Amino acid sequence: MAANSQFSMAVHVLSMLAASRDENVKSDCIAGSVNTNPVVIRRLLGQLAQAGLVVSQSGSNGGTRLAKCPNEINLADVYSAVSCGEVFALHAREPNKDCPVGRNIEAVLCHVQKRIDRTIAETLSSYTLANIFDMVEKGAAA
Amino acid sequence: MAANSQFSMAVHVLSMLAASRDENVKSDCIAGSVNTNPVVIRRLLGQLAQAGLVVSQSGSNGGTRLAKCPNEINLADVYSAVSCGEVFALHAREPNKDCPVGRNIEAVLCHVQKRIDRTIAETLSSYTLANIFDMVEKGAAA
DNA sequence: GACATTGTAACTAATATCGTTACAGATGGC
DNA sequence: GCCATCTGTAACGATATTAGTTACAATGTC
Repeated sequence: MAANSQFSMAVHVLSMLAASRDENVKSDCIAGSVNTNPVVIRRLLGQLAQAGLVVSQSGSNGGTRLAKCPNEINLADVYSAVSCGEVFALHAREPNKDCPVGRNIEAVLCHVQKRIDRTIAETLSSYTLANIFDMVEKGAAA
Repeated sequence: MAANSQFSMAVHVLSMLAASRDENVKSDCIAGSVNTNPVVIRRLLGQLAQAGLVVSQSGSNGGTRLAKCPNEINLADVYSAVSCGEVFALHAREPNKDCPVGRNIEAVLCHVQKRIDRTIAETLSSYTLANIFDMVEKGAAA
């Protein structure tokens, strides 16, 4: 249970909210579709709310709905909202600074990492929630 | 100790091998620079050997060296050699197929995931080991 | 044959993610 | 005002992954 499925869950959740535009959806209902516990959903919704993608209401008739139109939300927003870790981690233990390679490798890797993060953000930002919801409705990806 | 630093280690290791071109390097020596245990290095070298990036020799005077020139190895090769997990995981538990969204979301996410994998591979393949070693020698990234 | 080195299995420790229970706080209907 | 319903969040446990470590067989050099 190590890999991070928060992004997948987030896209799933947002698609459901997109399906019930302007109507509060309860965490119980979402949990039923994602097949998990409502608390897991509420935790996730908290992150999405902080990022300004959704708004929640407590109380009776409470629930959550999108804070923007589906075409104003792109997957890069979602990705950064759930703060997935980096694609690869830098060294766990600091390399040996007495070695010419050990001394400089971290800076180089850091540079590569930033480059990749940018690439991913660019790719993800080409998908809006509206696009995704379209694909989901049509039933096929591709 | 959760994030995957194998890619970082692999690049570090390969840079060291590039520095000692055509000369066997011992896992002990590499471990000294990476600041970890020789066994961890040998495990990693095993993966790199399977991918045809390095060759190892046992016995006295054994060790490991590059199997190709540094400019014939790119970071996409390295990335796939150490088989880092995907950038994001698909759903841990299967979504509810009775929900229109749950039924189709996985295919859509799978599509997005493949797209990202391709993007990452493209970006990484623009760096050769020779490039990386150059940066390491110059001391600065940028 | 002695010795150095790799390859690999087995175990431990640390950590992250997810699921679950529990409960306080908010909100609306009556 | 009271109650049912919902969110927000804390606390805990189960599970999985990663890395570090020890141990030892297999391999190759001298």
